[in-house]
Amino acid sequence: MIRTHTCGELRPEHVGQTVTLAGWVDSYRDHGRGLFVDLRDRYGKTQIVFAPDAGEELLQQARTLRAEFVVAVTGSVALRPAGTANLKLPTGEVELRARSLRLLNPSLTPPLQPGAKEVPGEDLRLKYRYLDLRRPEMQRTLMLRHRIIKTMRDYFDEHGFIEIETPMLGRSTPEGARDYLVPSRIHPGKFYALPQSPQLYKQILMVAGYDRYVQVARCFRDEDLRADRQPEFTQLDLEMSFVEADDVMNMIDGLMARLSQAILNRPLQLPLPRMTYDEAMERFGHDAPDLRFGLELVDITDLAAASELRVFREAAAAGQRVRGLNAPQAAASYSRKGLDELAETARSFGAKGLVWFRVEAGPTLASPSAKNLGPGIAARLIERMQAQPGDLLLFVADTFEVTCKALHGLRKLLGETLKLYEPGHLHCSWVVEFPMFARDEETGGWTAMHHPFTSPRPQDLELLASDPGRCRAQAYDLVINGYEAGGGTIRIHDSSIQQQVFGLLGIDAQQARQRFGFLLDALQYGAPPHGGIALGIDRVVMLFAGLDNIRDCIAFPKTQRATDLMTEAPGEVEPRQLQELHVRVVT
RNA sequence: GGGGGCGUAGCUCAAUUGGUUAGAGUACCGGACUGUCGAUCCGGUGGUUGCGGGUUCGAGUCCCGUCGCCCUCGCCA
Repeated sequence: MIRTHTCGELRPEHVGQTVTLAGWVDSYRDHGRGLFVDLRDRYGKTQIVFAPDAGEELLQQARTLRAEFVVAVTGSVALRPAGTANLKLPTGEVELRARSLRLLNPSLTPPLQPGAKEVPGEDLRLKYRYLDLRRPEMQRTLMLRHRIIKTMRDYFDEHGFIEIETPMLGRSTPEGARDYLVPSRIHPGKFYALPQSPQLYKQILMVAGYDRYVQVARCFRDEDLRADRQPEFTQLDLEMSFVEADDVMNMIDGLMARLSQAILNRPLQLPLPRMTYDEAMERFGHDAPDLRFGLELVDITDLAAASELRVFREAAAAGQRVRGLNAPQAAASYSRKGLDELAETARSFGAKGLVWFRVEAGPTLASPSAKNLGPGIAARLIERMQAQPGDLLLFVADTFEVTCKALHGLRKLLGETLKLYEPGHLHCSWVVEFPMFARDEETGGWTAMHHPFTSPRPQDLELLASDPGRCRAQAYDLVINGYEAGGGTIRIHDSSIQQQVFGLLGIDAQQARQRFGFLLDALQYGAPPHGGIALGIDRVVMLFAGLDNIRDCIAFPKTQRATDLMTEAPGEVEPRQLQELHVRVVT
């Protein structure tokens, strides 16, 4: 090794030792007769002193050092003179008195400085990712990511799981997200698809008797990106045989407690709270509610029907819903302009408008709509919303779906702007009993809410035939701070129920055979009852790191337009390559 | 596909209502300096204001188009 110690290692106990450090020049302070260099690696920073008595040759050499030069320095560890210790650095009590300096590699003037306080623009960071990844924040995050994944692997290993890799080159299935396709050279006109998840393979593994499977699996979905969505991402994927939904959730409860203890040094109370999908939609308007704060939705459709306010009365008469929320003591935070912006937010989620009231002393309601409510309604609204003077009441009148979207959007916005939660806090919970099916807006038929292999609840089996819309699934989502951190289901292991579900989804026997024949076959050779879950590792890391975007948790992420600014992928290829793949570009 | 934000020196940003030669900090170059740690002090280099067009006596600023990055709706079994 070129070095004897790392840059984060030296302490007073090393004083007197001759050591060699190697790393990057973080900063230098030239005082003329002597100079200081902070040397950095991923373990920390150590101050190097080139003292006036070190010899003119060494000083001259040291003076040529610039930011991000890579050097090895040999010298003796010394206690810093009294009063010059730097308490901000773990190594700040000591310094390395340089006796020799080896320039291992110089650097061009870097476009971004890893040691700088300012965070450069993200496009620059992505283009020069190797420099960005030198920043201590990024190194901390990637090391945290490593520790999270290590903790997960240890935990599942202790619980008898085995990690099995599944193919990246698979078969396209029309359900779900858009696939990334890979043309086959050997089979003209045929394509592999990169996995959206190892779903089918892990079910096959259960049939094969590997009753506890886990995998840190890369997944691909060719859909538009978001702050919490990348086209390729990593799942902690697992599947268990001979289990019910509770068993899977309990297993993950244990994992989350372990992570909370290991990563945040904080105990997590188990079991994690559970809420049904219906309750989540009713109370929060979303299937992944942020439970760090209240601001629950309240139904006032009955009061709206009795009121004289037109938007309320007409919505109620049309069978729609009128719901709202009470933002306690928020009236003063929103001027008329601020309220207009809230209304704009509501409209962006499809609402036609927003009815607001300020609660004033009395208590009474104040707003342009207040006088149109009609006799007695204001008082009943105040009571229903448990309103106090100073509160702000917001209402949306529309279909159930629109009130959900708009009020959830408002709730999220209010929670953030009114700072209703502590920044470092994590709140984990389960949302369970999702509907089996959702209406396809285009075709009017049913689509699978999760995937076509999801088992209905045993008590809902007959609803498959009589009222599929009311049929609930053995499905569970892990929710952290308003993010869907993971989701899973108990699968169908009975081929007649599977046929029935396919039927509802409009997949006939021939199509089913063509797409999933191998799974249907497998299910007929002694498939154990099984189920599992997948956690979004990138999101889990993001939440544990307290970050607000997934790119900062990934070493080499893609931009919103799915490009890599460093490698400039995707790129063009030689005509020869296309020819071999039997592919022609048409654009 | 839709809505919004941003783009000015290598970097982070400023520039009044459209008005003189586009500034500051930092980096970089040169000099000074005995202990600094965001070193300090003195001096200097550095600009196709993303790109293209338009309006105007005059555009970093207004308009149109375009490119890039970000947020978001749709989309994401």
